Amino acid sequence: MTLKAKGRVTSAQVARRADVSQSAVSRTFTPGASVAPHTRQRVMDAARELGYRPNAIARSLISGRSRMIGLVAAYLDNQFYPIVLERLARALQSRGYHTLLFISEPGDQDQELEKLLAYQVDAVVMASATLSSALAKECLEADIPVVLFNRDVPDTPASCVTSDNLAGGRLVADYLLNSGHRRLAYIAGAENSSTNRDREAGFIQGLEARGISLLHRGVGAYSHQSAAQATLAMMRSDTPPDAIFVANDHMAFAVLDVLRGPLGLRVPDDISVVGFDDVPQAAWGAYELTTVAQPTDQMIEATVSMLFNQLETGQAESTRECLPVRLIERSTARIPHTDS
Amino acid sequence: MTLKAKGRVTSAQVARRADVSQSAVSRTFTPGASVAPHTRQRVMDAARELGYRPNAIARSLISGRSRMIGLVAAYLDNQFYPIVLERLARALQSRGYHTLLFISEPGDQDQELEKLLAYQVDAVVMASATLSSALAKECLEADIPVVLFNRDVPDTPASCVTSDNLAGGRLVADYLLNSGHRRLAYIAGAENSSTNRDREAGFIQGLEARGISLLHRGVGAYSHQSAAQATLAMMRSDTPPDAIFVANDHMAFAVLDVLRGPLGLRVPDDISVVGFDDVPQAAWGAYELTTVAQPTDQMIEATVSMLFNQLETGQAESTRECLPVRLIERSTARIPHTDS
DNA sequence: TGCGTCATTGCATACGAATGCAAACCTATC
DNA sequence: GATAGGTTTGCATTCGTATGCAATGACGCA
Repeated sequence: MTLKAKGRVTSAQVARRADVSQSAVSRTFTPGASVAPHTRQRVMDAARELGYRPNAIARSLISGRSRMIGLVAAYLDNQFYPIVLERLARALQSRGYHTLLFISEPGDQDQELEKLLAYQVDAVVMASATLSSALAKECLEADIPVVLFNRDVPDTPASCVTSDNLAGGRLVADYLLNSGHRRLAYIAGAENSSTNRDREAGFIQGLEARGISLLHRGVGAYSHQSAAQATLAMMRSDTPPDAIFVANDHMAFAVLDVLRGPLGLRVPDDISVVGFDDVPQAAWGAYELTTVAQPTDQMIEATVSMLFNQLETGQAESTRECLPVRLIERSTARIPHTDS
Repeated sequence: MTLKAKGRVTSAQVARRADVSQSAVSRTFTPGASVAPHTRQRVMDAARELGYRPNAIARSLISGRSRMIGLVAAYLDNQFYPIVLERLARALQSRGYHTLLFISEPGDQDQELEKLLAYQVDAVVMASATLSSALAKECLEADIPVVLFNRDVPDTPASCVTSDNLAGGRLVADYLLNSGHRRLAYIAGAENSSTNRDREAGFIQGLEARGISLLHRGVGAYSHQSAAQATLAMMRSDTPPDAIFVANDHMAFAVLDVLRGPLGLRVPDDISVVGFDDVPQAAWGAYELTTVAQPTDQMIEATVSMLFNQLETGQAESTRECLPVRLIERSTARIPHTDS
């Protein structure tokens, strides 16, 4: 029955056809508004016949809420983020919100992020890049909640959701020491990231608590290729390590490839490798990567509930949540000997 | 210098402060509008002092263009899509457009997609799910260009960008036959997808052209796990294949894992495997997957230029583009013997 | 019958910016 | 100094919907 819908169909047109006022149409599509069943039905019919659909843009303008969440991301080649992206978007969708995506370019962080605010997003989730504290402040001044996902910036007024990277690092240190390794290496992620900072600090702390110091440190900057190069460099040194803790799984795969391929080593017989994140591939047969699992679902849940709390109360008060991690034993690291 | 910006700052406030009309403010932020340098400067100063930022929502309402592109996706665990997503979003961003993300749920495809139109997106890209032809028609009636990315639906009025999946399938058939395989198997993706349809058809055609028929057919539905099960099933049959063509890389990894792990086979000595897509992981050491490469960048470029053509001309005429693929020889398939 | 109560409804306005139109201004030229 | 040409500028209106307010109607109770 859809009549020709030339251009847009407005609530006024529907009103005319249903012989009611534009207000009645608006109220019909506003949950909880006062409309008589009879009227509602007439409006619904007219709407269907004309192919009417409320204009979310106009609605946003007047209500002051766009029901859009700005999501800033990068590194989509690291499996961790696409999965977060998908689940987060899904969670938002199920609550009537939608995701406006911003890929943060290396250079003009703020430049591009300004547009975020122009679009009147109701909140911002920073899923990988860090935003300048200037911009964070700007968001909060505009009463836009900001959640840093998987980033913990100490002096920021934004909220943070992270897993316990520090504890994760310690866990790995203990695990590797317990299984008899003594020549430990670390391959770092991006130097300016809080994840790297904490994972590394935890690892070092764990080692020092047992009187061991780090033998090698390479920098992979969360890139596959750089991690491979860093691995090659340290393995060709005079004192190659007997275990490598890699700041994330994405790089750990590169490390394993280099160890097994060009270097012809057996893992974990010749050398152990432990990653961080527990992305799906870590469980795949080719890698079977021993790694520290982040509680992805809980992190997303925390993010969403934080967001909606702030949206509903109107309070943009900063919260931080740090969720527990656990070590997943697979087969790239020697298993500690237990007494039992 | 930013003064307290309680709530939103509007162009009217800036106008008052700069002692000009609201129109002047608007024109200052409209590229190409007529404003005297002197006035522009005053406005810019006032804007900076107040922390003014044009409201994209209001702008969309009056201009009728939201500068948002609706992107519908799913399967973000298959590497192919996150990469497309990132590059596409980046390409759009660089042209002043932004990406509104929709994760298509299995059940209520149209239900959710209705919202796409409510948000007044200027165009729609379907990156994985197929939309009902009813909805496609609805979009085009509303003059919203629709591009099906990596999907080719024959009877749809939407535009399509694909790679030559048919030729890709044939390529694989020839390659495997040339290297002496005769017991060929195929592991299908989602049965209702055009990619699977064409890759399979091409493969079968290629075999039949040489008088060979398919020995086994399993269905992986583009899922890691299902592909693994399908592989196990066919390998345990009385007549295991000597080569498997897998409908995409994501499943091919599962196939390789099963063959090498539980089944203890050597690839390609005992059996060959060929994938499709050439995602980054295919090149990684642990897999070294022989596969058919889709020209991702070209596909994205085609999508974007198609989109903007239609946006600029206002014509929503349906185009289709089918880009060439090529076989990437790595080490999971025996290399054909050449005479040279 | 009359009055109070409550649910519906329409009117008018607001949201924030863009733009056609005409007024105002400036500059140059004769 | 007057006029023509062009550039700036402001006024008023517009986009499509939500909502406060007042008016209308319906209903029940005394």
